[in-house]
Amino acid sequence: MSKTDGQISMPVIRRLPKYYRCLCTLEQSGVDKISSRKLAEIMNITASQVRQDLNCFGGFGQQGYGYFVATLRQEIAKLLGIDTIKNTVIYGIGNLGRAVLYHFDFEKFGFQLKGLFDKNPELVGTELAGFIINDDSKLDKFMSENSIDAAILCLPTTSAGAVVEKLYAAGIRNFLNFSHYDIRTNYPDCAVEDVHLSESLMTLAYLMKSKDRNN
Amino acid sequence: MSKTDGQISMPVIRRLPKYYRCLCTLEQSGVDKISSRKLAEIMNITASQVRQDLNCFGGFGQQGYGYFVATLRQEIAKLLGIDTIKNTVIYGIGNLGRAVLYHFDFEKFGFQLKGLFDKNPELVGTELAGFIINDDSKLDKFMSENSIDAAILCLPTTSAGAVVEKLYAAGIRNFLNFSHYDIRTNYPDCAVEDVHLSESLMTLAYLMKSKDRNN
DNA sequence: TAGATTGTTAATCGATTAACAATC
DNA sequence: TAGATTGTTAATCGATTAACAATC
Repeated sequence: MSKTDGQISMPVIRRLPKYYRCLCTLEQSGVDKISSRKLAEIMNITASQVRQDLNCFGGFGQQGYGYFVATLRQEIAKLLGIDTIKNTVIYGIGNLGRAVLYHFDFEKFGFQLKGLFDKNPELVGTELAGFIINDDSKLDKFMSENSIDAAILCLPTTSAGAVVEKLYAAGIRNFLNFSHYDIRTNYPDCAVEDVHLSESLMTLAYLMKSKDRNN
Repeated sequence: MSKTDGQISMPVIRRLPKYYRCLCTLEQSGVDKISSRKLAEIMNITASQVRQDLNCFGGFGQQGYGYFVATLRQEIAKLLGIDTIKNTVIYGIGNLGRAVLYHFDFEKFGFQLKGLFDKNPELVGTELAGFIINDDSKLDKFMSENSIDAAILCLPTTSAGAVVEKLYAAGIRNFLNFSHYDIRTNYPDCAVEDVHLSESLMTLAYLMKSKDRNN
């Protein structure tokens, strides 16, 4: 389906979720076709960029007409891979892990939560959101029995290294990483998406400062 | 102090927190000087980029020697504005708000938490982490009395619009935004840092898929 | 002084935007 | 057919990298 299976650039990849979200909203509002011009306007980007981005993957539009919202939304879902099921565990059930557990729309993006892990003995064995919290002793057995695809790491940086080592040994190669532990450098064959909340705080601090200076 | 007060590009701004974090680690390990070459190696970027980035703001290095770790760390802290106090509230005390409350190192980056807000009557009046949860009726008075600088929005997108309107009216111009409500478009004079966790999930899905395809 | 490494200018690379022929 | 809008190529813009003179 895709024009080039050649590498898609990160800027393009990072815009795909934005297209997806926008198209979901449009579809829900009952819009059934849209031009690159209008889509671009909504998303605050250029129409050229919309067409350029979409054509990395194939011609989804109708010349002289535009794009079918529902079709395009589905195509992008396929491109993103959010239409297939990815069995997932959360490792680290502190406040962050709990927020992730309750706040994330896992299923909406194909992530199926299969289990919770923590090494705090006070948590292990207790139930949360229908899951019994496991400890490391269950790791290997659990991962293979449930064919786990991805782990969400809600850990402090200090303990992340040891945990990743175990998860990697148990076959996990895909991580959503909230810690500052650098998975990619140590395990180059993993898919890693980092979420660095502290960097967001620092960036906000910078933006506040520079805005104030300009006024 | 800065060479040009001209606009610093977003890529550079987003690297500043990474430099800061790296320098903190180095300082804690007792390293007192570092060359652009070594710093670049640790951060997986080029030495050229390190020097180019730092020189957006001024000459922090010693020719023929390198950079003093402690000094550079402090300079970047100043650039980021994390060395000054920013009075902050959290609006939305669900799971996400709680995770933010307990998980974030606010003080480390100069954000001083001053209060919690929510409109759920069951939460309002209860105490959390030493703060009584307020409702909107206290908003105006609270914001001016405590000279609040920034709000962290831990809300669903549907309720974010109305809340931002109230916060804006109460004088708030700086937001860390976990919702998909587009603050910037509606209030262009605000400093906004968006954290879109659902986009991280989708990006991970894409990376998993494209990795698998290449193997 | 010689060696090292910065600050800075120039060259390259990649991403965004503009333009337009193809076509519905 | 005429009008609209895509797909795609070419032009522009900006960011990264390389090179080197300045200097500690």
